[in-house]
Amino acid sequence: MLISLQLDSEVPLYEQLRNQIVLGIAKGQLKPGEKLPTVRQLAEDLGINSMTVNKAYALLKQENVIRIDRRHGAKVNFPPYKTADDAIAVAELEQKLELIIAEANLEGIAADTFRSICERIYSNMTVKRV
Amino acid sequence: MLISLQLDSEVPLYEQLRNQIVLGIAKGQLKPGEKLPTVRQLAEDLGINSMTVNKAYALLKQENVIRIDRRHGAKVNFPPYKTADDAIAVAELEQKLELIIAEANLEGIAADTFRSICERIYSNMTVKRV
Amino acid sequence: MLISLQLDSEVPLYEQLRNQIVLGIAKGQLKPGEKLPTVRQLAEDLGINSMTVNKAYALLKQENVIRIDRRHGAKVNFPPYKTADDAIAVAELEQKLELIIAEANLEGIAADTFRSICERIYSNMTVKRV
Amino acid sequence: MLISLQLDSEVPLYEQLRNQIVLGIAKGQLKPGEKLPTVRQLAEDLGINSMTVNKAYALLKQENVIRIDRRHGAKVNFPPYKTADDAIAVAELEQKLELIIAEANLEGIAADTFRSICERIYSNMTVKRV
DNA sequence: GTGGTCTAGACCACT
DNA sequence: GTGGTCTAGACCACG
Repeated sequence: MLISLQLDSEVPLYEQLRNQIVLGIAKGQLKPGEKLPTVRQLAEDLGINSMTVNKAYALLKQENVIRIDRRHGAKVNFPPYKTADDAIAVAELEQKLELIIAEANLEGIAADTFRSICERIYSNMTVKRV
Repeated sequence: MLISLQLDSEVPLYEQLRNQIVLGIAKGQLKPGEKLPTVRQLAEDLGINSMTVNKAYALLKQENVIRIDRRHGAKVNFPPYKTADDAIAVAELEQKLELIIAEANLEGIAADTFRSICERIYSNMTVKRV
Repeated sequence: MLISLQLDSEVPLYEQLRNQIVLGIAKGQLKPGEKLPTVRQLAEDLGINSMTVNKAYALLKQENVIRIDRRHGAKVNFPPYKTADDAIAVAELEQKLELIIAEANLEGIAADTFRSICERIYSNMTVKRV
Repeated sequence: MLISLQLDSEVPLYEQLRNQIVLGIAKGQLKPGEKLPTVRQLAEDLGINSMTVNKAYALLKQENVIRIDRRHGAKVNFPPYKTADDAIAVAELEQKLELIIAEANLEGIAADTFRSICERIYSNMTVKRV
């Protein structure tokens, strides 16, 4: 799986890394149960500090996306990664979407364009929940 | 129009303010051509520093959402607020959506739930582009 | 409020710091709404690195014990600091207590001694829930 | 007696193992004088490194919970496993309890709930010291 | 060799 | 001046 970081982005490196791993899992490039690179290895590959990778892993662990086994390093957990409350997860999703749709709308992107983008994205996700 | 800020949020105040104004326009609570409060007034109403409001207005101006007339204060522009290139806008949208859909997917939110949330949001937007 | 860290303890510094703050709140030495020292200030006072204090604060923030306001630094939240599920909190408490009671038992500490210790501790807590 | 280890726990394996044995004794599943499995046997049963079991046994031996006889393997000692000083044991217990009670308190767990949990645990301990 | 912790010093965004 | 982020390099506990 390919990971590319933008060093000049406003998004912190550890968050970019977390996002790419989440995307990788959703797209099937990282399979549940699969072993992630070690902190040091990944840090070296990406040319960043190991504490930064550490922070990304700690975040993913807290989100229940990966588990850290003292013996074998980090492994991908099996979804779904339930949050405390489903209703809360949906509410947060709705809030994020509301802003994104508002922006898309004001930029002149048609609702149908938006819908087809969503469908295209869904068709690339391996963990489908119709 | 009601604006509420979360002082302990990770989202910067000026960005929260910008987001709420964008949402207000998309939902029709702020009409194109309408005058916005002065920087000083809004800062006082919200109990925040006027520099923060200034920063939000500057951001909105740069995004072509409002125009600032020295004599008449800030006014809402008429959408669509075209970005430099439509393709870029769509690509950015797609990237944001990809992450959000990946997260929703891994949290166990079904695609149909996602779609219905989108439709509900669209039905509350006044500037519709079917 | 007095904070003392043991540099040679097995408990990480950031966790010791977190524990002392939690204790301080429960004992009423830190009141809800009260402002905590800045990260740098506390780090200097304790003679430790500011990242360590940062980590303690981040942990407390995640546990909903404090909130971090970009303008005024960290403040103590109002208890109770609900966890996701009350039943889970009780189960975790029970597991911790089981081990402690087992150890006390095997060390020859009588149940009544244990009970009176508990009562003495409770009498020093300001946030009482009889 | 059943021993289950969490490989992804933050508690070291050897400490989990030690805790479970202590619990087993307090609950009467392991009787004083009873023979423990050999290091090698237990390691194989649990699927972990024998060094880990060794470390747990060494810890228990140091705590005077078990004795290790080269001919007969490890055996459970008869409680109480006196520490150097009773006052020290009580002081340590008090410190642990103080933090746990503070946390329970701030989580909104009532003192009576706490007390009844303690009583329930005590009723499951075979080595009672009223 | 693994992750976890800590340090000293730096830069940045926000207010 | 605040917290947040990142680096380079170090030590430790665990297995």
